Amino acid sequence: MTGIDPSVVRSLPMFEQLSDDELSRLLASATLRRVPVGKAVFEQGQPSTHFFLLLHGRLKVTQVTPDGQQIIVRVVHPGDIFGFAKALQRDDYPGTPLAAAESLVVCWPTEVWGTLIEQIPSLAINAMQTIGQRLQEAHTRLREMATEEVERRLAHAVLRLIERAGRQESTGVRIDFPISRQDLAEMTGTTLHTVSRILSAWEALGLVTGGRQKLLVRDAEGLRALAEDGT
Amino acid sequence: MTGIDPSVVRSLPMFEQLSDDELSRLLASATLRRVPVGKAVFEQGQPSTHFFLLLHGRLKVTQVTPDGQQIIVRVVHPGDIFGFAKALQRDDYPGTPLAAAESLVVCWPTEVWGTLIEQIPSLAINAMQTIGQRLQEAHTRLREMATEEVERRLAHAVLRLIERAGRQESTGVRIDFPISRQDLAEMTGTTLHTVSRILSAWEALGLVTGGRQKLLVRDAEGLRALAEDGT
DNA sequence: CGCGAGTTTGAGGCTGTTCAAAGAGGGTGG
DNA sequence: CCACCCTCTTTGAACAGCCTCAAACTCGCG
Repeated sequence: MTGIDPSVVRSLPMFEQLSDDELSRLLASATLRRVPVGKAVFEQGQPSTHFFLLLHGRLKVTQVTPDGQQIIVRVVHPGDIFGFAKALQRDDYPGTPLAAAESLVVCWPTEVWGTLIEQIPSLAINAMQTIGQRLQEAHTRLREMATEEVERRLAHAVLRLIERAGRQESTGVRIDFPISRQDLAEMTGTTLHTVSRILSAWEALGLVTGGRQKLLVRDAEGLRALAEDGT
Repeated sequence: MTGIDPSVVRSLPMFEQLSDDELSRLLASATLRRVPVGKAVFEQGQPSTHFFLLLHGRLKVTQVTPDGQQIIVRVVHPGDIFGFAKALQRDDYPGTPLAAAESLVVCWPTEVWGTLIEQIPSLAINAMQTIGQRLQEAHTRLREMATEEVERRLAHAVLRLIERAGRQESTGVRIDFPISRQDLAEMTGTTLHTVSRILSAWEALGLVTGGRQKLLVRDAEGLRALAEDGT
């Protein structure tokens, strides 16, 4: 036993169809790890020795270019698996997952991946669907980057965030982890200056309320209209 | 029998490890289809009834935005499988694969996907690796779109093309299928005008030789230098 | 309370788009 | 076989969105 609560893992969509037996087999080879804010679960370029499941918290996956520029490739939400580079025939991790909030991850050695998907075929199918969705999201973002201007891209990014990380509040939907203007810029391929200007404009329109590493969406419908037709 | 030559399929990396028995089972449910230049194998939004393997030719996978803008999400090369949306829990195709050159595709009904990967586990692993590579390429392009200017993005796109579709000629490497300035623009998120200007500049530098739907890379190293450090 | 990280806002300049028009290649039909 | 036409390509000029540079401001933590 590793101190991981099976019922917590079971409650995740990815694992809900597993039997008690399968689940305990899965957790037998797992370890638990706490990741403080600002720390990385692993570093881009390191050999891919483990794959992971995010139980709690939030991770920003960054990629750094040879010349030092950084972008956020995606955000890992609780319940997501990540870092299974080895399953994708890579020997090193393609990005760095940084904890945006205090996080809790389950770790498996990559060696068990093969035996796991053999023993638990539904897991393989789930994993494939997960990558498929990720690929589609990547294509969607590519299309946005190619055809939309910054304001609409930012609107789409914020809408995606409240979909996966939104917490209802009295005055709107809050993004439930610390996120800076710089982060939003790295998600949309622009600068923090432009993000700041656009958010200021949105605030004047009553669409959002800003704050230091905070964002509250007051009018999701208004934002969606802006994202869709550019109104 | 469907008239598909097993040895042709066997020669593809994706299927090379299959036994004769597995291969004939695979081809039993398949049909062959010829796709003329300019025609689509299927249309974006259609129900995903089949998945495919490109035997010969070249496909440009396009996505159209609600407001009519178009981008090229990726290029399908011979040996690639495509259109397996159903395996990724989608009921419709996310894009439209257009034949850039006369093409030949193998078609399977989506129903056989499940039984196939059960019977031939290596196929499931291959498929997963394939999607994984595609995801990485998408992330790479996202990073380029976010951080690089048009000229470097175009250089990267051309280098990727000669990697998968390059044919050695006496004076350089030719891109082995008809590709227009418009196509290159839709791959790099710019306009055909800008692509034309950049190619003209490259031609003046002796890096490439252009032509109507033609491109010959005379100095791949020079292009790579330009793509890497922007020299 | 002071410091540092994050944010806001302005001004100017550059890259790339938009609009416009002319030129060239290649296929087709007479 | 040639002329025509359609599509693709080239090039120019003006404009615009966004970035860069710069500086001030503010929130929150130690």
